Amino acid sequence: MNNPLLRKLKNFTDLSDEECSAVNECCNDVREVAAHEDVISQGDRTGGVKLLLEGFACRYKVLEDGRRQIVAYFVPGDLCDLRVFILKRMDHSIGAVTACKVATISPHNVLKLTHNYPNLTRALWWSTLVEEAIAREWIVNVGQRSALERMAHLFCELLYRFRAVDLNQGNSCILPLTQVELAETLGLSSVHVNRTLQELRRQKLITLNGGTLTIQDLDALKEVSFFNPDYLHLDYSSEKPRSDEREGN
Amino acid sequence: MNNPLLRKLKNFTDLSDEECSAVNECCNDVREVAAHEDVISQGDRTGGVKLLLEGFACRYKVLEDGRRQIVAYFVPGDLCDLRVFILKRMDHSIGAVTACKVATISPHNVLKLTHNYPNLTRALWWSTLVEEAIAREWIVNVGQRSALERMAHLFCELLYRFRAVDLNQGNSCILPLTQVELAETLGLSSVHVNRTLQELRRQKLITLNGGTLTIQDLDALKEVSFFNPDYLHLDYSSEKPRSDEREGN
DNA sequence: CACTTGTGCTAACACAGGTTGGTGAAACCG
DNA sequence: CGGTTTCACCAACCTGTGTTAGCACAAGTG
Repeated sequence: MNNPLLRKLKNFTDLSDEECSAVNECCNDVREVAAHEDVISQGDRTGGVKLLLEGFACRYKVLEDGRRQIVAYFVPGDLCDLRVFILKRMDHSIGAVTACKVATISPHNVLKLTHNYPNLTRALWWSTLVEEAIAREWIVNVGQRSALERMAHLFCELLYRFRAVDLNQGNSCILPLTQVELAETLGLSSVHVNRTLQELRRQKLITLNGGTLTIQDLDALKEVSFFNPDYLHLDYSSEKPRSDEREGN
Repeated sequence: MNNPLLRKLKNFTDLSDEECSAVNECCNDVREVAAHEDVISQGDRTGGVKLLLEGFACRYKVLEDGRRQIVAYFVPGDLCDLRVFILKRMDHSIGAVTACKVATISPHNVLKLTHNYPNLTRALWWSTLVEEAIAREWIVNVGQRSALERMAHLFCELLYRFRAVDLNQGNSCILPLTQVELAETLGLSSVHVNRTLQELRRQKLITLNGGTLTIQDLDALKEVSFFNPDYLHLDYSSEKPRSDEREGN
């Protein structure tokens, strides 16, 4: 299965062959976006839903005085707002961090999919709920955690998300971000990102070079960052009602 | 019209009498929640959708070491995750800041509404998209803005949101938060919240006492906080295609 | 009634993280 | 090829915000 969206959705539920091919048929309108170009820009009129097939992208907002905050990352399989076409204009931008392959699913096709396949629809809603949970966790991250905790938490999250679409290599994954971009993600200065990265390396928690992140000690990294993966709602079997809960209320 | 949800949705589209009464019929299961009690707690199994009818509530996460971050506020008319019942368990809590009246809309009724009323459904999607946009803006807030800017931005947002459900009095609205809660919202210490509040008062931008916030100079407050209300997607007429854009592309 | 608790508020001090202004190596480019 | 840009990295210094430790007042509460 090549479609990373399908790989992701299988973390929530099993999909029938028919559902899979229905999704694949909607992903034919593929466009390449060069690194550092916008997929969609703030103020643009909304159109179809974008699905990231390959590459690494981000959602960001720019303040009037130039400060930029990255508010989300997209890994392959991530959709950019299933229902965004309800709004008239984008209130933020989506930019390609590396070169990307992006499929556009027309509003018509979104409605067709959600109309015909209730099980698939639930899986798509699940993915949007997870995106919202990630945004909330990012608020916690910048609001409460120290620089080191923040960065460690981000790295844990990214590893889990790459794992969910089979794009990790053990405890390694790509991380094609400059220190400036990390700074714009974590609400830090790039200088302090550099200091913090070195501290993580010094503590033998991670290595990072050539755009590859390796987590040397995942348990320790989770511990220092208070990382609890529940918010990613990935392991669906563990969320099924346990036998002792099936009866009653 | 007593239902604040309907008042809110009218910011997006006009609703028929039939749609309004369909919504009202789903809001009969009303419960009172005392101040400082949880409406839903982290780890709870998800149930129906909660609709805040009266009061002031918040969404929050608590770290293992006790640090708490408020990640969203609910004003009357706000829904707590239209589709949350797709997930098995809550990854965060929703707490009543003041005493609240909360209606519970069963999953069955949500599906009934969205199945029978496409126009209403679009309005409900709009409200969830706005909630997501608010979460993104909060990330920008804690990530990029200084303490003063953050607080000013929050106050602007709250005034706009209260306005949208006709619960403002001119440039005043309720703000039943302690300085500790403001701190947990803005990612600051309560001491610094106090300093910052005084600075805002000193600059004659706001007054705040007895749980009432009055914005003395809204334009100035918007300016210092780089507040741009576009992300609230409130004024739907302004988002309609302008005449010069109706043709072509 | 004394006692406790919660809240707003303040002062003194500490420090995490920001700012400025660099260097050197690699990649890109005309 | 030299010139430019980008990036990781570093040192010195500065400051916004956190921490600690209070006080005063109001609202419970037994």
